[in-house]
Amino acid sequence: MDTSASPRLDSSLNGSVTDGDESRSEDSPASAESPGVTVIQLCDGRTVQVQGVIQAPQTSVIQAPHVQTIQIASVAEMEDDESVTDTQKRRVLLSRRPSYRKILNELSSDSPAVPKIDEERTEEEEEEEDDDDDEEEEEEEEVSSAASATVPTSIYQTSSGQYIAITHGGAVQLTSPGGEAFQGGQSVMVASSHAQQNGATILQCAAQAGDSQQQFYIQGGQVLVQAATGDIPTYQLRSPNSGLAHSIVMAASPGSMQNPPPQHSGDITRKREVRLMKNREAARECRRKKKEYVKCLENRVAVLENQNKTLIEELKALKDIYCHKTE
DNA sequence: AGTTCTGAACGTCAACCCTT
DNA sequence: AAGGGTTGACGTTCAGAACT
Repeated sequence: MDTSASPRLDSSLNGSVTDGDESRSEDSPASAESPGVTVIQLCDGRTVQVQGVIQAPQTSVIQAPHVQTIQIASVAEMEDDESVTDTQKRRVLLSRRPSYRKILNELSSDSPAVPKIDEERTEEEEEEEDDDDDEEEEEEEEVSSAASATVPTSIYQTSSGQYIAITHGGAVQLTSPGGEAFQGGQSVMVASSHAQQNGATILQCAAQAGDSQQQFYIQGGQVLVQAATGDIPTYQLRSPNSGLAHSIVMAASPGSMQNPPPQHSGDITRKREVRLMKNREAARECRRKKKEYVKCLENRVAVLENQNKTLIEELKALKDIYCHKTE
């Protein structure tokens, strides 16, 4: 549901902008005017041309890159063409659009108000740069920034509620929900205890004597935590400093997280597992970017609406002044 | 209290794009 | 051309709201 909203949103936004422009050129007196010139009808019936209250057309977030515009245009043309099949239409609709990162980065170069998405930015950093006037986000920010403000290292939480802190030095510390570290602060140096596998780190440790082992699969700055209890293991995937907000509890086959599958089951299975896991993370990241993109659009809409309102009032005031003078 | 609805988030697949 | 990244589509799950 959420995923299907975006293309429609983009299309409708683009469509509304385009349609608005077209309709204005059809039925408003400004149809013949040059860009940046507004025709105002005065109270005495005369019209004057005002050079640009709205000059220098701003690059709006709403304006998608031309690629998208072209796609929409072609869809509109195709809809007229009876010979075009639904499949083809769908094909065009589904054709690639620039990534959210690309769109936002392009926009950010045009408009400084639009935050740029960097590869390695944390959410907190992004939120800090977000519009200050966005009251809706304040609660979220409080949660996440509070977490990051007090925690200098990467914090992860296991399914059982334990916390794992990874210090800058690479030490891993297990902490019980109460806040005290296990056995007075159990630390495990990742460098000495892990086994490297395909660029990923497997960390095994037992919190207490007699406990079953827990595994922490560290890859790409993320940790997969396996709960040590129960027959069906659950995992939580955590991004550093993400706190609780982005926790994912999932059931997964132990084989995907633990030792690599036996040779006879082949690289295919392992490759598939890796691919699925990567894609899982990618999908998550993609949704995050998409949300950010939509939020950005909404902010932009709010700003532009405000701007529009102000300009209309300004125009009204000027009109009143002029009318009083001429009377 | 039980049922239904709804929205959010997820995992997976497939298609496309980009880099090497 | 191959491989990896990105993202739309689809189905699933879950929590909370609304309804009976």
